[in-house]
Amino acid sequence: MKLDDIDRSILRTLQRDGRIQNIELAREIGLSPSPCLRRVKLLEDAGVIKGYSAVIDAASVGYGVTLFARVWLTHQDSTTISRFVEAIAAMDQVVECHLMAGECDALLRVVAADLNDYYRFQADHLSRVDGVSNVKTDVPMQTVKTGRGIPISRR
Amino acid sequence: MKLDDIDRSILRTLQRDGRIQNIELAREIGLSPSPCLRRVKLLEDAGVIKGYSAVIDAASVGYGVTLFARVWLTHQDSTTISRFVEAIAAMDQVVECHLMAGECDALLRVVAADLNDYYRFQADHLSRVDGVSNVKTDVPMQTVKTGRGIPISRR
DNA sequence: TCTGAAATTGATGGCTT
DNA sequence: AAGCCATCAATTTCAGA
Repeated sequence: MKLDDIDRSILRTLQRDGRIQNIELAREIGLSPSPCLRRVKLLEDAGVIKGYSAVIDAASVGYGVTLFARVWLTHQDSTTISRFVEAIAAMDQVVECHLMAGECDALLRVVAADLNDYYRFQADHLSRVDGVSNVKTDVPMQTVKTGRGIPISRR
Repeated sequence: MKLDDIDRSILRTLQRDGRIQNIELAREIGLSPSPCLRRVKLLEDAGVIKGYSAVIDAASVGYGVTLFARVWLTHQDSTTISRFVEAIAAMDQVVECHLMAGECDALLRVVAADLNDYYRFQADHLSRVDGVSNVKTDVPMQTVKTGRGIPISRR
């Protein structure tokens, strides 16, 4: 699907405020409500907008820390990897998992109540997964950019 | 703010579908629309719900790849760090930036049109930032968990 | 705090330009 | 492809339980 300036404008606004009312969205981008809504539906149907989500404060629901874990596997064959992926899928605390092409085999983003909670998770669960040979944890001290939202250029 | 089961239920649902109508949200969690809306407002006011966002398909807006860059700085003093942070803040392609406590000094998530686009970004912009001594890029081959959403236990 | 009704406001679709 | 307008549905407020 090819996007024009108005579409990009809609995307930028909806990324910033996913619950904006159509009537106000239309005002912001300078269109009347009907064509605005039509465009939004088209963007949804085309999969450009994949969904909407409330952004929840992790600390408020008991997750005080977010950590990154780099994982090395014993082997890189498909059996080892798919077993690992399956185990990771079942771990709620792992909110993100990328299989990597470089030095390490996987990069995880993990949420935990605190560092102790994380250490327990790593020692009792992550490190015991079949095929995991090594885990290195990177601890953020301060988050400068939050990662919600991608840049959508004006042109 | 302390959350009860209904609040958690609301959060879980709104995280999955941030644009769900209040009337349907109320049905799902087994409440009538008025108290449901009141709870949502309270959660918003308390900062438990930080906002709402449309989830946009990066590829559709021209970002084919997401990469992680680990950055080492020449020094860890506040001047070097704050200059680095300022430079990073101005780079739209950097969607996430954490200052780290361990081996490396910063972990970035960067979006780019393709690998060439990223290499240009790294060579022409990131590596030239004052205080940056070393950059190592980790390339995801496959993303197994997407990282939108945190677990909210039923209890 | 919830329920239920009433009033305001927005969403939605057909038709015209 | 956008604007206008009529209809329908949801949001929001406020009484009472």
